[in-house]
Amino acid sequence: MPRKSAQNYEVKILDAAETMIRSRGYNGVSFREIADAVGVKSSSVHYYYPTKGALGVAVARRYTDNFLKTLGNPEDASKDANEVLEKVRELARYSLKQEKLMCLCGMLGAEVADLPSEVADQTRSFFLLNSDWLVTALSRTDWGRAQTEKTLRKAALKALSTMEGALIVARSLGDPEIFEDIEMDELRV
Amino acid sequence: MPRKSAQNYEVKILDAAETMIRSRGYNGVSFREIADAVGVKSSSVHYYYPTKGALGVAVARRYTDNFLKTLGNPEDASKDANEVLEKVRELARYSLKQEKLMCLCGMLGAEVADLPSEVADQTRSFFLLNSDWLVTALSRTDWGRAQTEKTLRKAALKALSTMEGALIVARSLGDPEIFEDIEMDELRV
DNA sequence: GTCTATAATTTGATAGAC
DNA sequence: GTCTATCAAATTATAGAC
Repeated sequence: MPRKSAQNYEVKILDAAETMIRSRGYNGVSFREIADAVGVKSSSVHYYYPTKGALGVAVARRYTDNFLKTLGNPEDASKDANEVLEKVRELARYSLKQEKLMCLCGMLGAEVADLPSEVADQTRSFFLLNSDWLVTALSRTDWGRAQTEKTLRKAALKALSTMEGALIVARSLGDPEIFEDIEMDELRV
Repeated sequence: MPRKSAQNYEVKILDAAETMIRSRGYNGVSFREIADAVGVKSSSVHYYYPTKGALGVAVARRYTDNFLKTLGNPEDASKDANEVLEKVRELARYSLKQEKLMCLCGMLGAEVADLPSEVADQTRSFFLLNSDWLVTALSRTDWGRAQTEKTLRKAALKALSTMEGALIVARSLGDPEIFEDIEMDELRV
């Protein structure tokens, strides 16, 4: 049995690329380093993703899908509205403390002016879908029921902003516990 | 009179480097592109800043100094406390709408795990000094006078986080006006 | 599907002329 | 203080063997 024929490194490549982008940024990642991390040659990365842009889009799309899947249904009737909202904060906490990485789309969002347009589009989609999710979740709370759509949208955007910024500030200051100091009242209404 | 002798491009080099880092990130910037933007050769950039780390530190240090200088004295008795606090929001708004750039230290903060240690240290210093400034400014407000230092520090960190995140979210969504939707109640107490 | 080999370009950095 | 010239290494990407 040949050692490396008919393998499929696609998922491992996405895993390595995601981790590296979330640590170094899109411009800080190279095909060779991804390949080294997976244990293949860079040409194998190009086999699955012909260009860096194509790889970036695939990573961002999968990240967005997984993020929303982990959040679950914002209208989940079996759960308290605040319990649902807390999941956003839990995801950010996990990113910071367990993975010790940025949110992928927080990182890409900072670099957005320099990204291939297809990657920038997928980054935009992440924030659109997450603010939609938050608007729906917030509308279920006692507070949210009495608010206009516009007010809910503002609260959603603020919660997302604070979450992304909190990762940056806590990492910059070198102390993950700072995350706990940064309140997100928008997610407890 | 010789064309380019005895010139001093140091400030222009810092200007170009800052603009480019704020758009592309630290890893997305090269000595040659900075040199091209200034109209010199890359060896002239190395003359002032022998390594990329040295350049990064110089840019971050100047940015921090200018930022705090623009904010002014947080205890300025001639101004209302809320008027003073609003300056943080004004600086972020200017960055987003006029310069169309990230905050330098928001960008560096996202990449902090991959920066030369001296650049990471200066990024940390930016957030430390700014949270100190905010704690002092907040302590002058009617609300702040009644709070503990710990509570003021939390509010300061949240305001900084929301500011950095708002730049990312507004830029990712491609609409600077979104910044106005993101309330920063911490700066109006 | 993975490899070797290689192309064309870019990168951070240095030596030395002026 | 700025330049030309150059280096070794790294980058994205492609061609073609297996």
